[in-house]
Amino acid sequence: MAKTKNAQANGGLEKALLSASVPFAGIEGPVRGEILRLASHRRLKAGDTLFRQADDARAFFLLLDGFVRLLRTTRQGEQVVLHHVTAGNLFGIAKATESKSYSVTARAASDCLVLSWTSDLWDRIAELNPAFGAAARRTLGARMQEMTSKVVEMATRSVEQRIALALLRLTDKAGVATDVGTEVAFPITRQDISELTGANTHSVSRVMSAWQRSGIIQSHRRKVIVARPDLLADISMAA
Amino acid sequence: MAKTKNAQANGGLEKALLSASVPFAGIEGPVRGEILRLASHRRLKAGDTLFRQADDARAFFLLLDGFVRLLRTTRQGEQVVLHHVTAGNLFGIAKATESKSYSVTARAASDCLVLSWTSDLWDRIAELNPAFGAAARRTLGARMQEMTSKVVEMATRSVEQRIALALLRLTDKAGVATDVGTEVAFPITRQDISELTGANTHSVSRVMSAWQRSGIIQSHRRKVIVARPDLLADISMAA
DNA sequence: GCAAAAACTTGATCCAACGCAAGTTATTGG
DNA sequence: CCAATAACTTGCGTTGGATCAAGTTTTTGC
Repeated sequence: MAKTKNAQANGGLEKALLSASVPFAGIEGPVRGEILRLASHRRLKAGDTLFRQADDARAFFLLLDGFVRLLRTTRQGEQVVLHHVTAGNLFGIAKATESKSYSVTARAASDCLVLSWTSDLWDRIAELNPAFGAAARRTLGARMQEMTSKVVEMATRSVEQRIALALLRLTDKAGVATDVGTEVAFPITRQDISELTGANTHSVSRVMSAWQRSGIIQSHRRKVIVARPDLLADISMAA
Repeated sequence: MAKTKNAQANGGLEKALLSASVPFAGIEGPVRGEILRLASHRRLKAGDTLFRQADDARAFFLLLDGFVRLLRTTRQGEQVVLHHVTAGNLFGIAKATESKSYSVTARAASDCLVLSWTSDLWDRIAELNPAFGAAARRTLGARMQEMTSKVVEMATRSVEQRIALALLRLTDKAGVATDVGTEVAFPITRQDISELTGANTHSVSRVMSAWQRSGIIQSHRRKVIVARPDLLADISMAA
């Protein structure tokens, strides 16, 4: 990895962000220093791929800033977006399931800053920071929960309802308040939403155009603001 | 739980089955005795519900014999079947994700024999048997893997393809060889397959009738035998 | 600064899958 | 043993969403 550098060399930013993240919240100064010393850090440009499904899991990651998309590509070349990782969360934690390879592809949805540790350091980090193991398990549980909900949605809800649910999830996890509503904090296209919901891009466009007209959302190229989450919730729940 | 009994009191059967299960394979005699002593066992009739989604996770389970279905029910009363647990596997392991409640409902798909331990014994069991923690993590990983695949399938495959994939998965995990092919080892209805694939029962019936006619499967009431898994694989993969 | 590409829209057409209707066959229970 | 119920089938009309087609608008790169 030519682009990675030792994390501590970079000084304060990583240290501050590390302390703010869930898996390493409230740990002592010297231990924090040691954990940072063992880490590498890396900046990603939007669109960069960090690892691919079936790749050997040589490292695990903590997202310090930005958004990372977890996805799978089918043999036919279709992409399905499974999850968006937000700052402060672990990802690429194959080790937590005794797995030797990644099960998904990780791609930056925006410019990102990530910390990583080689997989052989897993036990060492868990030892240095007792909260780490629990954080990894919680991450896994939350992801499991989201996948399960998605299966249920895909089995029981219409395309319009799935798009509503996807937008609510996006603004909930990665929302920025604006004066007209909550905006998704990273660039997102109709194509992205189609890969997130299993609908085709044309259907997504049609549904969102209608919502634009009725004032539920305000959307421009690569940008979505949800003005009326209450109405989206109504749509997503309708019998 | 009036129906539960101390496991050891029941003698040899549980002991033998415990040793044969992945999470407790190859553990020493006295330790095995202690683990059994801490367990309760219970027999379930097909259709019995063991726990429900959102229930307080008071225990975790090891399936010794039979098949357990993990499912979710929507507010509208639709059921979605998420997973089938086979003998020798752990389930209801909310503890493994630091969760205090079950995320799914567990219902016996056939008559079952289960062992259970109260949640507070989690750490004790892990201590008695070092392989237990790893087995729990592997179970979680496998389930994650299955949920992820399901999301991808639902997003990209037709109803016919999803039914083919479901039957392949069923015979793969719970298949019994017969002279005409591999039979699903527990009773399964069109309704069940519809809840497993997100298709409606009529569509499932139509697709399976066609396969019956072309000799791919042999199906009678509550019973499915896959005669030509190769053809089902072809169907599931087609562009 | 202009061409090419990417993002998005909107209309028209088509079909896979759903929902309805009306059956048959097998199982269960009083 | 017979009624009630559960499981399954099949035809037919309808429709949600995909596909096809043809655009406009915005961004990117030489």
